[in-house]
Parts: sequence; C-alpha cells; structure tokens
Amino acid sequence: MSTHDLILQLGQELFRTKGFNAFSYYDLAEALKVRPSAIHYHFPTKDDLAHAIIEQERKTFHAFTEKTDRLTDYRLRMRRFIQSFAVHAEAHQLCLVGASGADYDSFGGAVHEQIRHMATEIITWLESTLKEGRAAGTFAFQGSAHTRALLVVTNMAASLHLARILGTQEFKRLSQQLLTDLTTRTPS
Amino acid sequence: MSTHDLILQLGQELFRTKGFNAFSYYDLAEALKVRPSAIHYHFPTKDDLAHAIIEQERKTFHAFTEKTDRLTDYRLRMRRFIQSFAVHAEAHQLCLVGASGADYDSFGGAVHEQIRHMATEIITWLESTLKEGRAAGTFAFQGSAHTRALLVVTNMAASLHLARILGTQEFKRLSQQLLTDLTTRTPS
DNA sequence: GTCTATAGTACGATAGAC
DNA sequence: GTCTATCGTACTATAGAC
Repeated sequence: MSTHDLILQLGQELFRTKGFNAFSYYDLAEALKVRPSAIHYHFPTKDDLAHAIIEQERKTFHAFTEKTDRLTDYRLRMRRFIQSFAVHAEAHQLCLVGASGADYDSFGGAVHEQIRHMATEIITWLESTLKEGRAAGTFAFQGSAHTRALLVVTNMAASLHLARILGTQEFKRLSQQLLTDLTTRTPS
Repeated sequence: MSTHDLILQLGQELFRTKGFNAFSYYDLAEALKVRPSAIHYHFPTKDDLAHAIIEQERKTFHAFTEKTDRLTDYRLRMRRFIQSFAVHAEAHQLCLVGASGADYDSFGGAVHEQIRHMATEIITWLESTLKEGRAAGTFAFQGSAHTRALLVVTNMAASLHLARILGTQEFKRLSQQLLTDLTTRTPS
C-alpha cells in the first residue's frame, strides 16, 4: 500500500477514535516511520487531509450501496446498514458525521461541502430504501421517508457515542429495537 | 458574575461550538480581558475545566428535571426535553454528550466518569418519564422504556450535528415526528 | 487570593536536500 | 517525486509578582 493510502487509512482511524483536532501530523509520521513533514508532501494542509478522508469515505459508502441495493430483501439491506455501524461500535470508533460534528468549526468551506455531501448521500440512500421498503410492505412507519431517514441516521450516529461512553451493549439494544420498529405494523 | 463562573459559561459555549480540543485558554482569556495564565488559577488543568463544565451541566439538568417533573402532562414533559435541545440547534451548538464524544480520548478518568454520569442521568430520566407516560396512557411504544430512552436521546444528540450540517429545518422535522411516534397507538 | 511573566513543548507549514 | 531540516506560532502549565 502506498504512503498516500496508508496516511488516508490511518488518518481516518485517528479521526474516528481521537477526533480531528486531537491527532497530529506527528502521530501519522510516527506510525509510518517518516518525519512529520513528509505527510505535508501528500497532503499539504490538514484541511486537505480531512477533505481526502471524507472523499474516501464517500466512495466506500457508494460501494456499499451498490452492493447492498442488489439485495431483494429490504430488511436485509437495513440490517447491512446497521451492521456497518456495529463494526465501528465494537472498535470504539465514531462515524465520520459524528466525528466531524464536534470539530466542524475547524474546517474550511471545501471540507464543509464534503461533510454536507456525505450526510446528504447517507440520508438520501436511507430515504429511498425506506420508501421502497414501505411500498413493498417490508417496512412500516409513520410520516415521510425523509424524516424517518433522519431518525434512523441520528440513532446510528449517536449510538456510537453511547457505545464508547456506556458500552457496546447499549448499541445492540438500540439497533435491535430500531429494526423491530421499522418492521412492525402501525395503524396509518 | 465571578470570573470563575464566566470561565465556566464561556468554556461551555466554546465546548459546544468549537469542540474541546479546538478552544484554548487563550480564547477564554481574550474574551475575559485577562492573561491566559489567569485561567489556570481557577482551573489548573484543562481536564479540571472539562470536569467543572460537565458538573455544571449535570446541575442544570437536575434543575430541569425537578421543574419538569412537576408537570402532570407527560407529553408536555417530553416537549420540554426536546425544546431544551431546540435551543442549542438554533444556536448551532451540540449537546455536551455529543461534543464530548469526539474528544472522549483526550480526557482523563475523572472526566470520563463525569460524562458517564451525565449520559446515565439523562437516559434514566427519559426512561422513567417514558415508563410512567406509557402507564398513564400518554405514550405508546414497543420494547423496554430503557431502550426507547436510548433511541430518543440518540435522536436528539445527533440531530444537533445534522442541524449544523444541513440546517435547523431538519431538527424540526425530526423532533416533531419523534413526538408523534411516541404519542401514537401501536398494536401489541 | 488573584493575576502576570515566562518557560517548555508540540503543532502545522515552508523551504530546500536528495 | 519523495522526504527531511527547520521555522514561526500557539498551546498548556509552572513559578512568582502584587
């Protein structure tokens, strides 16, 4: 793996575990056995690094949706979505939306746009999945699919915070009930 | 207001808006027209400051619950809870649970304990409110009151992140649907 | 008891070596 | 094209002035 990609991978990990303002070029350099200034060659400013990390995560999410959308079972699609968060819960990591939220003010306009795109893409995918799943009779929920997507994504994002503070048991309880809620009939 | 309390107030605000690692003693000192080292007299280390900020927030929450628990209408109690988050959504601030989450690794054991207490207290209050409200016939939801409390608090915490990224409109949509969900009859 | 001068460290970034 | 030596700045924290 190239230095460029190693920085991206490690940077994303540190972003999720320590927070963007809490890790430094020195942390990256130490792990990669180079001098801190070597990182600047690949990512001139820290904003450039943040931009690249989020762009990479967006690509990962696109790959996820392409693969997941081939599944015919809407319930399974939603399970896969939840599972992608469960992995981070176990690793005591946040999602990038949740991690970006706190340090949001530190970023420049280009990174803000990336974060906005990332959040929008996740919500849009959830929205269609919920909408189609409801039409197919798999899901049942009140209100619009968009608002339901907001509820689901906030459950997932903040449950990673809770998993770190109170333990992963709470993540499991929450995610199981979330899936039950979506697949249980409600009147109108 | 004493310097001590002014630091606490401003510190909490910066914690919520910029993130704990993104504001410095210099930021506090500048706003209070003193030298940065003056802050260290009141709060020797930054961990001490974090500890005090969260302790203050816990007291504020205790005051909130004492006042709110006098209301007989459970739906109104929940509305007040949601409103306390709406204030922060409008101010583009996070809740302290959400803000602590990203910088969690930066804190020492004593602050971790404070964060854990804060989260537990909020969830416990939500749990009893939901439980009693369901027994009274005001609320209707599937599963345990504890798990429902987890779902509600994660909705609120992360919706403040979304409000900053996508606008406060999304917070309003989400919180209205949340209240509707809780007050609509479900079978079983 | 309250605050300031100052130290010591760690940071992101530029200029330049190979 | 890739990395290192180094700079200037900003941080938390200590020691000491008033």
